[in-house]
Amino acid sequence: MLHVDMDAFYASASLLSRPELVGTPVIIGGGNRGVVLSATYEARRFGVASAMPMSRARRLCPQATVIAPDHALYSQISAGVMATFDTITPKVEPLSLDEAFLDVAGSVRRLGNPARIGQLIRDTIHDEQGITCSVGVAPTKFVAKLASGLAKPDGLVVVPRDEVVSFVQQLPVGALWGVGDKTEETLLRLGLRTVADIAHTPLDTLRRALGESAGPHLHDLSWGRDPRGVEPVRRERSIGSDETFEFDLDDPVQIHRHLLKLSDRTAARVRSAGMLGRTVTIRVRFADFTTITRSKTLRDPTDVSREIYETARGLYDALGLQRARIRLVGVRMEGLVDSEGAPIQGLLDEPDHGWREADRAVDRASARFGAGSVRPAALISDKDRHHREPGGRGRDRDERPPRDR
DNA sequence: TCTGGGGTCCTTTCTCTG
DNA sequence: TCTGCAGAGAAAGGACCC
Repeated sequence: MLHVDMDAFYASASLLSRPELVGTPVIIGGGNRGVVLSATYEARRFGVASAMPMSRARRLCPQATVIAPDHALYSQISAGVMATFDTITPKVEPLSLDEAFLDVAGSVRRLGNPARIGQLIRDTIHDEQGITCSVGVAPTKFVAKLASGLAKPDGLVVVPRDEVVSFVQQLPVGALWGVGDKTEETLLRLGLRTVADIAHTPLDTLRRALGESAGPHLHDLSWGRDPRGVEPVRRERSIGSDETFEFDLDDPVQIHRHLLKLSDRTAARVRSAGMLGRTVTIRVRFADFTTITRSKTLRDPTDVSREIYETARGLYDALGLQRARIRLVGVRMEGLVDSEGAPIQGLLDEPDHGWREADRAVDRASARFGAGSVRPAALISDKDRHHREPGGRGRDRDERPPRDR
């Protein structure tokens, strides 16, 4: 089993067009309220880490160059990397744009042992994409992932089968895949600091502390047991979109407009995936960062923007918020099924069919003229109208921070 | 220090049904 | 008609990952 992980992927990719910045601290991120997406190793030396608030990263490393992310570029490079993986083995499980598991058992006769294959992948990606990656080679997924982390940056680490247990058990509990801050805290409270400590803790104790699923799972991992194989085809289970506002909002009219935009975006993605969703979930994050979700399961699955928006708006209105300050809203579709063969039925009094046709027309226009070329009228700002109506007056309320009002 | 956006999976609680 | 129970599914929240 191989785990391949690009080194500081977004940063390395962005530097391909800015070679003069190679070897200097660079942070990928942006926005007033954003976090660090990636940083070069030169920036990491100052303590900058991904998921860190940008404000803190700037303070830690004021000399760093900050570059806004270019997701189209990352997708393009990722596609090239995945194409390289496909030449090695058909058993590839992408985890994200920049990492994947590869089951190379069937490629050994053709290409050599797994370590050789790992090196071949590293060389190919470097030659073809101009970026470096690290590879972990091990008998199981989770150990391969740990090994690639250890190999970083630009390296390769092999953990042979007979060294798996000693390799895993020397690690701190936080190194285990699935142990985040909360679980680590729980484990430390039990006096468990290393993976060896977990291995020698009774299963029942772990079950009580971590639950029926996580307890036995971590116990298995602590002995290097991980039966999960590479799953080349993984269907999406949900599709959605969130948005953090530049300023907290408290005006229901503005919130509705954002819900409309997010419903539209989500519905378009559900349609382009060839799916229908049955459960609409909204997420609302307040100024103090507390977050709630509300969901509603529809009678029949749908991909109709209008239906998703009306459900999302109904869920939001039912909260009965009186001008609470809101930081983020999100819309997500769950219970996804293939649109092919799924029952699409509407009641006679529901002009569902018309909305579905309208969505299809919008999809066609977007494919031809670009995403966002056709939008609901409520989402066209006065600024846009200026382009078509010279002399038009007014200013879009959305463009102003609330304190200006 | 002040926390994105895309997800998955798990647990708990509630409601409905038989 | 009421009560208890079990199971299924929905809803909500939380932890985690990149």
